[in-house]
Amino acid sequence: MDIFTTIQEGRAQFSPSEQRIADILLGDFEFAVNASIIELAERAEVSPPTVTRFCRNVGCQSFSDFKVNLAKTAFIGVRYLNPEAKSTEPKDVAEDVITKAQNALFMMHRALDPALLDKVADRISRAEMVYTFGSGGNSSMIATEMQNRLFRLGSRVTASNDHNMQLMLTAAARTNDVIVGSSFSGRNQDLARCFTLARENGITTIALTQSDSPVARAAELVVGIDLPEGANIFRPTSTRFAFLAVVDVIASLVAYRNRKLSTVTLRHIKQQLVEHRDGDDRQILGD
Amino acid sequence: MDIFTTIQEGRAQFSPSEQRIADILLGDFEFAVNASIIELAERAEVSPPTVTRFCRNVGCQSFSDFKVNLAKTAFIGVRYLNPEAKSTEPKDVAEDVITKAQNALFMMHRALDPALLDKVADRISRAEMVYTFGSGGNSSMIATEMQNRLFRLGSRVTASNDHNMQLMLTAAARTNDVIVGSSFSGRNQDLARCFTLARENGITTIALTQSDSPVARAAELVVGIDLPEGANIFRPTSTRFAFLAVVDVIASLVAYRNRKLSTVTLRHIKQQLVEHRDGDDRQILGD
DNA sequence: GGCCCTCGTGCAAATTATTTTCGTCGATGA
DNA sequence: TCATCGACGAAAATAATTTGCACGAGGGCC
Repeated sequence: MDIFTTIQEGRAQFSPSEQRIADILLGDFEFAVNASIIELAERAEVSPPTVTRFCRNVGCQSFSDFKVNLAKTAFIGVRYLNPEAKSTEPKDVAEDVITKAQNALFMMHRALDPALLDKVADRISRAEMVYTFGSGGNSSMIATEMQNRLFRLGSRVTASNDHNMQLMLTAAARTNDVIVGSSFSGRNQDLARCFTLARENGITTIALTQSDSPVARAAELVVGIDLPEGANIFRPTSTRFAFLAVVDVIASLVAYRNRKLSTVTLRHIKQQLVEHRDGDDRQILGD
Repeated sequence: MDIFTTIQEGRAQFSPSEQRIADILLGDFEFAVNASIIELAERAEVSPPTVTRFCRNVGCQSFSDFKVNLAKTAFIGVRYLNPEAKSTEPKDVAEDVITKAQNALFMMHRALDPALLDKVADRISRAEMVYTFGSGGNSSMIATEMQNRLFRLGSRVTASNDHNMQLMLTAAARTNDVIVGSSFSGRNQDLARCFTLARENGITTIALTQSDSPVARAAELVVGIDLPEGANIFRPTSTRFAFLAVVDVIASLVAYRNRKLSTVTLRHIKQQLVEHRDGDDRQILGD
């Protein structure tokens, strides 16, 4: 667990003095990592010993250990405190996009449930056929990526972005098949319908979506991805990075489960690419 | 510039003692952020003042300032020193995927040229028609995403993953059109051919690819994305995250340049989605 | 060749920061 | 009302960091 989360979640059980310290840490992070214990104590209107005790309370050995921990986490985790980029200059826009993407990955990681992923990977690795569904641009990308990751591991898989097609595919699916559906909003009613139908037929359904949404409620296994979106309508959603990373994690776990099949399949693909391209076998699988 | 890079690149001009310090920092980062100045000095076989002077040299105010800076950077930038995940457990795999993705974003950001992006965005924003090309799975995603980002800003744009089609589209393109092509390996000869043809016809060509590759050489404007790939064949390439972020940056810059058109177009899209979906206008544009 | 300057370095002292100790205060409950 | 407990700060003790100074090696100039 990172220290930032520890402070956020533990805030309620701190003493009044410690809460004042916590508020400064959460509110003015830049100050906190650069301040000495005395400066921090003064600003929180407490004594230095109280700060030391606070550091011990949140699991650090000393104040400097605490500061290092804070700085480590913060590079990523804190940026959502500075909501928008400073300008529309390329430099600032780039920084904003990258920071938000890193932050989305960070937050997603924090909320991820490894046991669930294990289960998801298990079902996919044992599926006779995998269907990946997603529409609307963002989820289309995720569905396609899921196919792109899985076919090279030897899975039988097809992606679809088309609601009608998804419904037909679902109706045609059989017991040992698996449907993986993505919905950023969780409001894709057509996808929810597919999930409902599939479950009636005893087919495994896996959703990558917002927790506690219609799509989530319709699926059997739900990988919840709940991230705050920035207010800037001109910026693409950084949540895509989190979804993409989840796809990667799941695909990696499937690869390890079907290690032999994956290895053989990957080798076959690589062989064809090297022969057809330029013989450089260090290049990636698939341009 | 981050401190890690400063040390890496400045290493040659350090004095012998300072080089010893630098080597410890680069080699055993965990030790470095947790050590006191005395411990670090002992290990480098120098005196504490030398360490302080070193910190000043690399642009920090004091040793503690230096440690904070190091810790900030390191959470991201150092992971490529620990090449692979510890195990195939979901927890470790997830951490590995996320860290590598964050790292890819970090490294890409470091190498990004804002002036070039400005130029790229300018050309795209003024294009009468934009063609986005990419094949082979990864670049297909990038080409599709580029379309997906641009159309909602009012750009006229089409994506193609099909080599034959790309060639035909290129041949049919006119002077004020722009072709954006993605190639992770830089070895996509068909894409290079399109670029060459387009340049002969005076059409702007923009490549997202490895610097100094056949594709890069064929294009007019090259956004170079050069990242080391991990050795683990079971893991999807983390470079995708970097490419995707570049798409986002470019799209954002285009949005700001065509602010009026973007706003109107986005509003029209949102209106349709809200009416057709569930009236919740806080959800993202496109699921 | 010798002289002087510069740079890198360590030592020791001075300064500064952090931690520990100990005692007070106020709340709680018998 | 008084004992007890936890939170807290003052001051002392300790530890870490920085500064000032001096020494020695290497290089250029006379």
